[in-house]
Amino acid sequence: MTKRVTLFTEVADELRRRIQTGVYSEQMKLPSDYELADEFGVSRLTIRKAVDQLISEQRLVKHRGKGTYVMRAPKLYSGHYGLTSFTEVGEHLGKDVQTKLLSLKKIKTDQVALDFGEARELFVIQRLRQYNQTAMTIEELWIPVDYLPPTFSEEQATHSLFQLLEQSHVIGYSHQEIAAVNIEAPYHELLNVPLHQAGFKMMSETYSVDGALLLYDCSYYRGDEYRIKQTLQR
Amino acid sequence: MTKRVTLFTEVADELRRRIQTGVYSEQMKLPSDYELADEFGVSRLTIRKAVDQLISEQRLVKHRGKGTYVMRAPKLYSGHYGLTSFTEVGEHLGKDVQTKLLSLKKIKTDQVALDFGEARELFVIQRLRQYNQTAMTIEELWIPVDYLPPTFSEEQATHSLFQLLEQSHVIGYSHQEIAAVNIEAPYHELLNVPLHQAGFKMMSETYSVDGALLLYDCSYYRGDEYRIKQTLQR
DNA sequence: AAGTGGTCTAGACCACAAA
DNA sequence: TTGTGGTCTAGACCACTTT
Repeated sequence: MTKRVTLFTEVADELRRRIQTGVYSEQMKLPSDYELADEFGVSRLTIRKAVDQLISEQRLVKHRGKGTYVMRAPKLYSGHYGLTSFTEVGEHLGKDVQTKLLSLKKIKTDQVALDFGEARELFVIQRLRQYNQTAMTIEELWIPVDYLPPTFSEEQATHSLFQLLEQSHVIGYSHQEIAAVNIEAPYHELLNVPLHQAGFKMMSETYSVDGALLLYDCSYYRGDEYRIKQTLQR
Repeated sequence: MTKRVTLFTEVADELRRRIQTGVYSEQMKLPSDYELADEFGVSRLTIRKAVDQLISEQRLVKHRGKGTYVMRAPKLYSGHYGLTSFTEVGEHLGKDVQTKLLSLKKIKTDQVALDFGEARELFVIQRLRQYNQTAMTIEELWIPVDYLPPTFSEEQATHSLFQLLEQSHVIGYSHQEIAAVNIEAPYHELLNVPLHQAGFKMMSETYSVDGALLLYDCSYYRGDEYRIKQTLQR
């Protein structure tokens, strides 16, 4: 019992803490692998895994022969407090997020061009998501009826479908494609934006590890509220 | 001499070849770490690094206790043969790519809000990039005069500034922020698109490993020619 | 020459999944 | 119970960067 954490996670947590509290400040060079391994009393590989983790979190950078450095934060400030990236949209499940069901129907899988395998019937769920009373996105989701609990209801259709899915399936990966589009009728009214205003159209397919298509999602995001942020290395 | 490759890279190359030739087909389960280590005559850690590499390339997925699987390719087909993502824009340096210099001037660093450190003067380069005679993007770049060779000319301003930069600096990382915007005057004329058509606006800051700001980039991409594609795992 | 990250091994034990 | 991925060690040698 007690906590179920790995050694390298604990090391990573401590390094992250040092970065946040300024023990290791921006642009500063960290002690070497060897020194850290010594200090923490773990093997060098464990240090390297912890550092790799912080690199994937975009807090550190390293370069052969030079050392490991604390990454500088982006200086770009979009005036709005918009969401950071589509990957993080799911994290804003706070109390100010509302979901309104626009439509819920069943269709046969042979009516769509997507390969849902054995599944015969799909739910097609259209819903509007709001944040602080402001319409943010319109989502349209396709999901096999059998992948949701038999008790699935309209009420549940306003909550996280990912969580429902995960009760019976292990989610492996999602392919996403994002386009810049003009928001036209009838979407502009639902999103409460001027006709033709620019927005993001995101299409994604979610698969289980062994490649079964679990969910298809086609959504529109207000361009004035969302930004995509990412960091590229090397 | 001869090739300068690592063991795990060679293993990764062979695994990639097997995936491409169908020895390991889509959705198929690979042999276990142990079996592969045995077959290749290397340690298990080396196999794991090779597999990690292919996972980061989005060719494999794995799950504890279950196994490693070949990832399914995305089924989304944007009708156009547009560029895959901003990360790959630089790879299309084929013969059909043209760059036209729109303007080139020098300014003092104290005229901008960006922290270029010691640098006093910046080049501001505005250029238009075309692919197959079609205008694709408008770029505006800020870069310290000292970071480019003293021989820097207008002719060179139409080629890869990254390559020029790399002659004297090691590039560490770039922060990017992407917005969906309406293309307005005068950009719509340069890009040859209707007024108000949706497009991407991308702002990026490129840093060296030790956190010196090397380059700032603000670009507009035609929404009808570009898509952002990405794959999320777990 | 010294410092620091990159690769590699051989073997051990743990944790989750499926038979 | 068996298979398979996840973590961890201790030590060795290589390659790039800086002194």
